[in-house]
Amino acid sequence: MEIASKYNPAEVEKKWYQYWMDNKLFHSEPDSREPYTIVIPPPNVTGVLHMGHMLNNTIQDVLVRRARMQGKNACWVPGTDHASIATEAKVVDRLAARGIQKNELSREEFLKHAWDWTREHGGIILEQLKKLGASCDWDRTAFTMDETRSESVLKVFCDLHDKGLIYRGVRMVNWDPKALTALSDEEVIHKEVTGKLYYLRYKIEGDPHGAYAVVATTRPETIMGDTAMCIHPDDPKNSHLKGKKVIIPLVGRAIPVIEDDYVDIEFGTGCLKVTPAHDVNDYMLGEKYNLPSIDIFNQDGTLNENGGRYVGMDRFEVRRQIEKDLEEAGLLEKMEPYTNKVGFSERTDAIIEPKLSMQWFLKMGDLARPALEAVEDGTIRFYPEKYKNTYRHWMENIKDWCISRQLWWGHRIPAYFLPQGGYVVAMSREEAFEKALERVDYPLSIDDLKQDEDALDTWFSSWLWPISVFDGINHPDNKEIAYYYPTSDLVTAPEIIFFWVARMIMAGYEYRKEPCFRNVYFTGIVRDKLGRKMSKSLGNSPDPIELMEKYGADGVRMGMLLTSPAGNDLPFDESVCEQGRNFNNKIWNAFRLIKGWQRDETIPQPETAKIAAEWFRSKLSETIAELDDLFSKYRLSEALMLLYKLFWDEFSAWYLEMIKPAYQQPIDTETYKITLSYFDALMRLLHPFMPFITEELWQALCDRKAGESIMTSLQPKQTPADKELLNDFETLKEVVAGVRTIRLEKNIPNKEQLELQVTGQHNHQYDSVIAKICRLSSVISVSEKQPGASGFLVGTVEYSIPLADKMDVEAELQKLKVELSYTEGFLQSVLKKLANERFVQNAKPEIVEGERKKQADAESKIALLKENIAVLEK
RNA sequence: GGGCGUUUAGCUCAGCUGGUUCAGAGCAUCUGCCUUACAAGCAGAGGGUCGGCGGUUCGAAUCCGUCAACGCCCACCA
Repeated sequence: MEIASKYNPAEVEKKWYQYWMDNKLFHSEPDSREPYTIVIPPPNVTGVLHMGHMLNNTIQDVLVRRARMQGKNACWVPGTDHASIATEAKVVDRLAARGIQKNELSREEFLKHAWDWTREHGGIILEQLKKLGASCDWDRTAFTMDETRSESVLKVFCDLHDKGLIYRGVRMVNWDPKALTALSDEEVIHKEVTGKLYYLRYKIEGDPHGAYAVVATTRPETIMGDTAMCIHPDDPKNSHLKGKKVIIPLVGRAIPVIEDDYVDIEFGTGCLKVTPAHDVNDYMLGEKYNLPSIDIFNQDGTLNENGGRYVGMDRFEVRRQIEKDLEEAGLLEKMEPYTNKVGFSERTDAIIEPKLSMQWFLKMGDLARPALEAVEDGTIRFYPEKYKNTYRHWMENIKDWCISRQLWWGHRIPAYFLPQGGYVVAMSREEAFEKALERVDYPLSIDDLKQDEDALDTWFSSWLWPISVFDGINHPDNKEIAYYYPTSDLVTAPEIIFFWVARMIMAGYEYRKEPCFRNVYFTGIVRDKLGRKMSKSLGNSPDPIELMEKYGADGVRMGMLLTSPAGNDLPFDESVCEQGRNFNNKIWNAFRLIKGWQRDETIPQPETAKIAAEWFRSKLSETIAELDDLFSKYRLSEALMLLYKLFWDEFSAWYLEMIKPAYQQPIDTETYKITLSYFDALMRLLHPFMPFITEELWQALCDRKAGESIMTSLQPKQTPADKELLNDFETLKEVVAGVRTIRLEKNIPNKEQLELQVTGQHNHQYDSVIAKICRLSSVISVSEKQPGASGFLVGTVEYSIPLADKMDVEAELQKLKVELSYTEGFLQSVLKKLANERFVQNAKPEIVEGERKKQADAESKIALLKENIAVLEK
């Protein structure tokens, strides 16, 4: 049989993914098995696959495939998120490119465009996930805005409203002047910005000498909204201002001077301008002192009719202009460069404008309590655990959630306003009408109801995801939710711990009285070589599809996993994928070797092969135990490395070399069969990590039934390992390495057979193995090493190879002396420790015993070395 | 400004409750090999006073204190 010497993934991947789909191997239905459930963090419906998705979904697939191979009924539910702000922004941009403004369209027309866009781009990302090998149950694909999910959202809104947890109120919110919507605190990113600090002159009203107070501000354009000036009551340098009024520069309006200890005496001049409509702190002062609030901005950040001479101009343009105007009017004392934190919109990157507006809020206090407790007491576990701290901190200081967004793309708030004030909340207009009729005593028609124009925050649908994908909100007692919920593991990024993770936990307890998942695995952030976060705007992210074409999906999966322990950032470099690809090739070639052997039933199993087989059985078993342990701790990176070494070092470099028949010689059936079974086990162990190549080779290993797959085979179980045998082999490996080193040093070709002599305690049981690997004619015990023979020590046993024509007494002597001096030094340190009485008294007996053994070994080694040196020096 | 975390070989990271698996792994590097599965390979080698200082202890990468650098999260200082 001819097999190419290089593995070609492209064809293989396509073939098997189709096979898995055709045989419905990803599909899950409730049955009597133990369920294992993961819900995907739904990517934006119009998004494309990036490296973060690759990492995240690879991890999920590893967990799901492993669970499936442990006999669990594994179900990975895929889906997408409508991502209201991001998607609406894209639709607006696209319309703008066609010369259409959003405000020219009706809500219905706009939504039609949005759905068109969603249908066009939606699901691209899911198709890309298939290339990665994701074993999602595609029959269950959900969308946060499909019928079931939408109904769930509205139902929850109504329910929370009826419970009194949702309220409406005028609040200072984070206004995104580009997206024209309010944002939650979590959607605002604070960045340091270098700007100017302006010192403005506010003349004191009625002062005969034209005295003025100086106010330091970073936002001179907001002076039209000033309604007071504030000083600290105990500030001596400004006490003369108490009870006075000052005149806003350029505007000419007089405002009172108020006193509050909120003001920092040390900052600027100790005078603060108070603009309740445009600053969160000023808003609080305004509330406290009952100040008027003058809103000077339109929704898009231009100045409104209160903007005086700047009406219609953009806020930043005004800042530049007002600087000039102030200067001309002699009202600008000075300017200083100043760096402060400014809030930006996470989605549009526009500078946030604090703005007063009517919004919907959800009370969080009661919801947070059980959710905090669940993580604290370990009902829900975080990996890595450090995120517990972050979580706790947020939950203990939780604020009410602003859930309304001034967008059309999303779940429209099911609140209906009545013509004479008040509103009702209901699942539908009809239902709302019925409720309304009970409330009002005036004639009302259904068309009199005016539904709230706003949509809900995207996360208001995502937080229900683990429940809503099983329709557990609409039908809380259905079979699916009863079986699959609580889900098992969640794999997500730490950046959305508040947005999503915390809120899902809250929803889980509110609507199921149960945790929504048991374990949360936080992935790191994929960064580029320079440590920068990968992003589209920087253009530093490789295209995952291209990567997979280049290195194979298995190669890329492996590359990503190798360098990313849970919670650690992943500095991505293509070379890790290369390592993955190389490993695929290694596996491929091992298979090629095994399948290339001719079998001969007549030859008996050689002793060497028998020993090797027994050893590898133990090695495999030992590794499986370690693997289980690593998986239980979600240490996937280490788990993969463990298998990598098992396959490459133990199986390929040691086991196969031990059993390999001579060139063009057949192999005995016994060894062949056991080797196939090992290879089979290795494929199954590796399958969760590298699904494609393992399926390909597992299928090729022997005849498989139609529809059979490694996917649904079981993970190998551990059997008792022979510890002694494993230890003996570690010694054996050292002996082999010693011989190899001598060959290398002395430039002895591999073909030349050598004789290995042993002085001391050596177990001859495995000599055939050593002889085979090292090409030895024999291994014999001798009472004394031949003078000048090249030797090495393993423990206290001495091995040597007599080399008649290549003896180099000087070199050998040198080597022995170096070893002697090292060992003597070592002995000294041991003796020093043992001479310390406090050590002998205080240390644990086994430790002391260990030191004594060290001493004995070192002493006998020294004696041996000295003896050898003496012989050579004769 | 508050909180959390990190600092171990050139890179990425393991090192649990202090002591024989304590200085490790993979990659990279260097040397020698086109040996009949694999040069995307084989064999071997080098490389770190475990961020600095101080303390506890018979003994510290490991525990405590402190300083430094970096990172993340939270926060209304104009």
